[in-house]
Amino acid sequence: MTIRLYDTRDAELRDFVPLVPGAVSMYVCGPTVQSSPHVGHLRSALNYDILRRWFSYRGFAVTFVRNVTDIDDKILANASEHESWWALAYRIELEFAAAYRSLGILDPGYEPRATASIGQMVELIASLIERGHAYVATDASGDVYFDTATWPSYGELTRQSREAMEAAEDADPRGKRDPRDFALWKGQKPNEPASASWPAPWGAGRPGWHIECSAMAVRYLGESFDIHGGGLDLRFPHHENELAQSRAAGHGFARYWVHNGLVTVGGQKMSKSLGNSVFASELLSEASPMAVRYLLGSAHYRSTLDLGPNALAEARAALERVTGFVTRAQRTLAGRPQIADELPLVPEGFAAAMDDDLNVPQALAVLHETVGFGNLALESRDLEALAARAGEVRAMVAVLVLDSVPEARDSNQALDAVMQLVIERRAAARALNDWTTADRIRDTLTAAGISLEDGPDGTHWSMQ
RNA sequence: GGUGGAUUGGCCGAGAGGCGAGGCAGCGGCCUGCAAAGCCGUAUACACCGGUUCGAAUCCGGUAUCCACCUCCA
Repeated sequence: MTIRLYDTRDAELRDFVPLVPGAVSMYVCGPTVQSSPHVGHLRSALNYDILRRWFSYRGFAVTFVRNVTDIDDKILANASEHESWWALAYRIELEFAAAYRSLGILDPGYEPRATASIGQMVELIASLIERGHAYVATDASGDVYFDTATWPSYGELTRQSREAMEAAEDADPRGKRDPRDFALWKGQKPNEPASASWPAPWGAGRPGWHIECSAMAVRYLGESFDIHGGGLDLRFPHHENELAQSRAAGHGFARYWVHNGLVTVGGQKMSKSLGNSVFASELLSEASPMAVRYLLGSAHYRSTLDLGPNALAEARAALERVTGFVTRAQRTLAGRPQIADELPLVPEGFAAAMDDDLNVPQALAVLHETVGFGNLALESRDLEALAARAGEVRAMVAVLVLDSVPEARDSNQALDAVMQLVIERRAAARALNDWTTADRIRDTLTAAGISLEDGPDGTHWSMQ
């Protein structure tokens, strides 16, 4: 068994060979907590959640670190008279945590806030200055910049030559030696709150974005670690700069660079200026968390995922096919000991798809095929085959965490008792060929969001 | 201008030199009091133009359109 991952730096699939056998260390860029989480954030976090869970399933001990960028230009800009930057950052951080948890995304092994590692950032910057790769700004700003001219491999992650890089048109050269140099440290500005300023040998201020991740990754995972993940839009400049400064400081840094594709709406990236962002709260209010997981997993993680008008409904319907089978199978197999406890292994096709650069859509195809075989077994009353297929489905569903829904019904004993009475009443009407009454009962329930299904083994109800 | 990616049937979306992933929707049938669910059947799909090959949606060259990034967006 070998897991293959697409490495952005090499631009090809690579067999995953961990630094330490049997272990995986992952650093994923978490959000800058400046505004509410949108679908893109969810997709990214979900992707690394699935990756991490798959590594675990494959027997690796996973150390998973995802940071929170809680000091940044935009956070300061979004703060107001009534809400300080740190209160804003914390409030948004909690929103992210709630959205992640509602989707069944595991909490990271550790979630460092940038503001708690300022000391490590200062040290890293000091080391870069000492090594001649960084300099204090030539103006009085107190900024410190990375000197890209001193790092020949600058651009290696995104395969760009430094010469070809265009400076932003409106770029303010400030105290830079070269417009391509980027800030490691930002000197305190008179209009910024003192609470957003930390001491440093070259003057008080706050860290630049890129140095935050370099410092936190090394602090928690070591100078060299396995996987660095993040959104595709972070490749440049964020990850390119992280790589340059960390390597320039003498660190091995990340061995595999993984980037997830973006979520688009109507073919366009979500952005504030277009006002087309779909927020996590909106999506989660329209569908179950598992349907959202299904939706966000239904495209390969490196592909762009376009959120069309029917996307959610389709995901819900597709998931329903799976959960419906699980429910029917459990009902049919009730009392049979072998389905009770341990989950079997996932089918080989599923595992092969997951191993192959986390091909979740292909894995979902295997899931659906298995459901199809299971339905066939259900129809032919082949209980052995049914038990086998049901076990496989449950195993796959457990890996992808698409299974936390149907519990509600069983847990609601009071409602179930009432429903049994209603079902009996309707059965009595049906026995008398009183279809008017029978259908009126069913229609009334349907209108209330409860559906009835008549099967060979009686009538069953379900909500939603 | 530079770098990377995309274009698959009504829709979503994998794959990949020869057997038409999977889902959603549709149509026909089975089942059903009727539904629902399920099952069976059902598609001249791979942007365009050339080339390589016994064979190309898949490889090569070109064209078009779209997207992302190019100093602080997952």
